[in-house]
Amino acid sequence: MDIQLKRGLLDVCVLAAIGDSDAYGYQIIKDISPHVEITQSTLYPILRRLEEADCLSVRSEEYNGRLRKYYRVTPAGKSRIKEFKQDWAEIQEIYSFIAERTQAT
Amino acid sequence: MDIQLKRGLLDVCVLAAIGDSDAYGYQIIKDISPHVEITQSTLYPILRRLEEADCLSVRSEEYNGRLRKYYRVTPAGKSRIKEFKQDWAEIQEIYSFIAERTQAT
DNA sequence: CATAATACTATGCGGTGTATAGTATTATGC
DNA sequence: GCATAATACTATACACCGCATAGTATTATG
Repeated sequence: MDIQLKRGLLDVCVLAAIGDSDAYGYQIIKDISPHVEITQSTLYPILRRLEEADCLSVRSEEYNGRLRKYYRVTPAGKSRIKEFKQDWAEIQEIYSFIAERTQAT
Repeated sequence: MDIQLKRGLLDVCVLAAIGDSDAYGYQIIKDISPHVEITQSTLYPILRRLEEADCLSVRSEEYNGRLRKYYRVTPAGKSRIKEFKQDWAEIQEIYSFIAERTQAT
């Protein structure tokens, strides 16, 4: 699939995947993977970006000697999702524009 | 609107806007603008990219002393549109994933 | 006669997906 | 018992693309 199409979707995907739970990176990858292709090198930067934007709050905890970072969606994160849904209406219109003009194709 | 969401859509928008006609840059901007925000600094690089990818064929012609480049969608361009439509089905699924997990939001 | 519209070109920035590589622990299979 | 896989993170570096900015040059308009 064209990479560019996924841009802007992934951030919200991660927020949606975390939902109301307390999730950590590796778990999120496993959760999302069946639905959307995502690797560590994609996810971890996203998590850091979302944290910097205050869309996620983070709590570090040790689990079996390994450090785990648990993420939780903040109110700002929920607003982000809401905005995304509004944007999506516009995206749909753009798609309609394309679909209408390429019926024969 | 989030810029990232538009990525990957614009290329196909341009192909769709040209359709079966013989269009030039400035005209395309005027055609698309009511539906999708697009400026010269966005469109012209897109046209060059699509040309390099053989999705567009180009013919230069003088019009009132000004040089005009007329673009036409090639078979490869039409394939590109077809692929996009297939990709869109996947994108819709990703959106569903998000929508389902954020009903309360 | 100035301003707007037309129609291109070129440069550079910033955001982001991802490849690659590194570190370190625990669980599993032969 | 030891290699391999799974777990769980970090850091660096590249390529793509939307867009801002700026420049050039002609034609149409008030």
